[in-house]
Amino acid sequence: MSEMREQILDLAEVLIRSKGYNAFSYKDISTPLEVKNAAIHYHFPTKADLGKAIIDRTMEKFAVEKVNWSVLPPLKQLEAFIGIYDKSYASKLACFMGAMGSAYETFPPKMQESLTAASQEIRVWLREVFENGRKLGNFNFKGEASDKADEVVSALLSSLILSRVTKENVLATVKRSILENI
Amino acid sequence: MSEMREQILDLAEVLIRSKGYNAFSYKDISTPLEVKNAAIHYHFPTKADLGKAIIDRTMEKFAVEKVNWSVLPPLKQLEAFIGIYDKSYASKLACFMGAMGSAYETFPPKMQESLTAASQEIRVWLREVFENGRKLGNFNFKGEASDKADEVVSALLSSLILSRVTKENVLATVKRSILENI
DNA sequence: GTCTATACCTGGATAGAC
DNA sequence: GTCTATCCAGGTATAGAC
Repeated sequence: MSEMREQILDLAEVLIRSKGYNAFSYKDISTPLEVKNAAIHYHFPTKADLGKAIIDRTMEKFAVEKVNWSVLPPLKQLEAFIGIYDKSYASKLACFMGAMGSAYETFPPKMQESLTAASQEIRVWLREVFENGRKLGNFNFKGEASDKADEVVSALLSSLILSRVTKENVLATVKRSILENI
Repeated sequence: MSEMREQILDLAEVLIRSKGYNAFSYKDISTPLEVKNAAIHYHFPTKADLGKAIIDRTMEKFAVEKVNWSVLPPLKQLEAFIGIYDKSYASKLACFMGAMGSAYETFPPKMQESLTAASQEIRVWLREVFENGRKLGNFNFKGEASDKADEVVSALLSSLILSRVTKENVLATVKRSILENI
């Protein structure tokens, strides 16, 4: 990975998670990096290449974190996962899946496939956290672990969007409700 | 309200809730209505005028529904609210707030103000439903009613986005988890 | 209220020089 | 690997005729 390539990805990720995939342009990346539009196209020929690279990089990072977290008890794993949203909130960004998912219908097939695979990976991991938490007697929620996992990841995802719209800290209220009712 | 104006709003709403605000154009509206681009500009001079009209119309409809639902017990009110998401799922659309909220940062001030006001109206209403539900002994969730209300509305909002991305019925799993843990 | 025509701009993308 | 130059498509918006 070249330095430039990483810088482009860093900037693109911020742009996607603030304005959305369909509201940023190559110029938004090239100007701050003080290069020309064409230089970005050298690294990522099409916008879809750039979008897919963002998805793939995010999942590579998540794979590493999963391993790091695997030694923790379920509640700590959940808290570590929630930490992703804390960081997003602090930097005033939407989460990766919220920003990407809401533009899903406008993506070319390759990006859609990558994002669908990513969403399933996250879902499966979180479902296992909830299954283990219940098995170990740490969690007392009712119903299926997979249902509860879907509810929690959904609530966290939107809480960042709603925090921006309402201008209040909806992430904080959602977190409280999740942890009170686990 | 002229017939044409309503047809434009109907189409624009579908477009926003499928592709997103920044991924549709006046042409996407004028072509199916078999008029020219300029005819849409007559009714809504700028795209922001159109966007704001969509927000305002949605809130007018919600105000009517609130009144209709006001005679129902809290659980039925919650179920009626969830019915909005059932309808969205059936028509393969994101919900209004999910589609609009994820593009919030790209909106001009007037649209942002309208959307912020809309989000607070929905939040306040749902908080009251949860407060009443607990007061009447119908709901047994832990923690603050306002926290639980935020969690539920957040979970519902994203469940539609995640349903598209995962290609599974995440709305169904989220609904089960909400109603099991109420 | 809708049309034609058009103006202006931005965005994505490529060719070929350095 | 980045540049200049350029192309084309599309999107927003307006003027003026009907």
